[in-house]
Amino acid sequence: MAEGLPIAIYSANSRFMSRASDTAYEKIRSFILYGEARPGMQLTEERLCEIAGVSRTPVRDAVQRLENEMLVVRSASKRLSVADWSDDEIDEMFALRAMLECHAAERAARRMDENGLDRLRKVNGDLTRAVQLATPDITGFLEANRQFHDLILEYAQSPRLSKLLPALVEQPVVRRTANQYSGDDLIQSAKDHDELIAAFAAGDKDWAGAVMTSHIRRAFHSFHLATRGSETP
Amino acid sequence: MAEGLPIAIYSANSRFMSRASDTAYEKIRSFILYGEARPGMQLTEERLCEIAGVSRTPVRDAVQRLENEMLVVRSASKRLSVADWSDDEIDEMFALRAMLECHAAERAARRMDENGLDRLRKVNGDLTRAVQLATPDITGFLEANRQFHDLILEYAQSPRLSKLLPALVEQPVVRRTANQYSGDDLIQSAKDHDELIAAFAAGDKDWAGAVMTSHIRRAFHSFHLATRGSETP
DNA sequence: CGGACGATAATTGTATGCAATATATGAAGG
DNA sequence: CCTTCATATATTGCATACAATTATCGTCCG
Repeated sequence: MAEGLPIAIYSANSRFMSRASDTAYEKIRSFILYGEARPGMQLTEERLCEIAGVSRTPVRDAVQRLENEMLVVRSASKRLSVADWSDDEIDEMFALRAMLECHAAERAARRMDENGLDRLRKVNGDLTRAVQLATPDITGFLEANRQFHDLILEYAQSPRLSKLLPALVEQPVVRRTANQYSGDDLIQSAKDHDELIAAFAAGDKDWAGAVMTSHIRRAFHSFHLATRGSETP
Repeated sequence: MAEGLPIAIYSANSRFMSRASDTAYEKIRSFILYGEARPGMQLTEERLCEIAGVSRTPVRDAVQRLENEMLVVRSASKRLSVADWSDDEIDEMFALRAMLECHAAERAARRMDENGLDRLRKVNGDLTRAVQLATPDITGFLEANRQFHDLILEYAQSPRLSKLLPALVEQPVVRRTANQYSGDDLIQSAKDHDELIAAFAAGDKDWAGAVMTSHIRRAFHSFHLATRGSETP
């Protein structure tokens, strides 16, 4: 049922997901993002229990988390359904994400150290190799990309940001964007990361913020072009 | 135990709070914000049950919500305690809030209508009357202020923002700031709101965003001055 | 034929008991 | 006196039964 795609998004709370509520969270999330769930589809707690293989208590726990990420929505009468994002809501996600990632990059620029730079370089090395293949390794790109942004969030040292940002980075959107990328687009991403590293090395927060903003907004326009053609946002 | 201070913050999810989990949320929240809770103090679910007067199930529900607002934190071993915000975290709250409220104002400016303007004018009329008294009515100011910002959030028409912003507007911080305001500061707030209304009426999103940003940042500096003296942030 | 009403079924909300896990206590050994 | 390990205690996690709420559907009446 649930595929083995990279599930975790920005955020260090992967843990060992031993807890039933954690497995419920992962399984339901996969069901929604990569499974047979469809936007607007109704979900009952009992059905989710079957999917997750646990009882209602951990399922309710997981659902509340998913509600916060707005992957599921609750009607006035407390019934659950799979979220159905409007174009405006997706645009809004990119806009908010651009603001917050810019802010994260600015903070990280002030707090970066040699060890952090080394780790960023190593991760972006992996990313660069993945995109320079004759047929780019999208999964490898996504994983390295996630690690890169996670690392920046780590150096931003802001618990608030670490809580807010992950909910704005929905992997399916990232994935659809990445699949639409041309080889050149992917290589440009790697170059953006190189420039970010340079900005961090220089301790220039405005530079870092600006690069990050354009990095996200380019992704936004790729997504826009791929999913909605050439209407101007 | 829990005082009768205004509890709800920006957000339309006040409902009728009939559910046990809702009353648990309110009671625990009041205990933390206005009660005898102290930063860092450990909280057990059982203790919270006594405070809320309900069983552990709704308490756990409420705790998860409070965890999202970062009013309570969970240790590595899953134990709960009252959050203890550092100066940096509070500064960060103001910074993020300024960005998001600016964004909300920009969106609202594009979507404002005559009815919304009327409602804003009415609420700011209440606010103005409250602050022009010989001894300003702080509670009245806070309530009208909350309504004013709620209304903007309503007109921003962004479910994401409506979910993210409330967690950044903790009433105790607002309250401490307001108590430090001089009469002139309070009147300046009312004037900011007037200017916001003018920007909305003109449909000028950049104007609205700029006024909102300076509005929040002024509050930030008042708070800073009141709580940490004159060190520059 | 359509709409209000009431009985029934489906769904979510709450309490509670037990299981799993983490912490505290204290005795034994170095 | 300090450390180590085993046992006891405290705390959280999970499953389940039952209560409360909401939707569904058929019936009656206009």
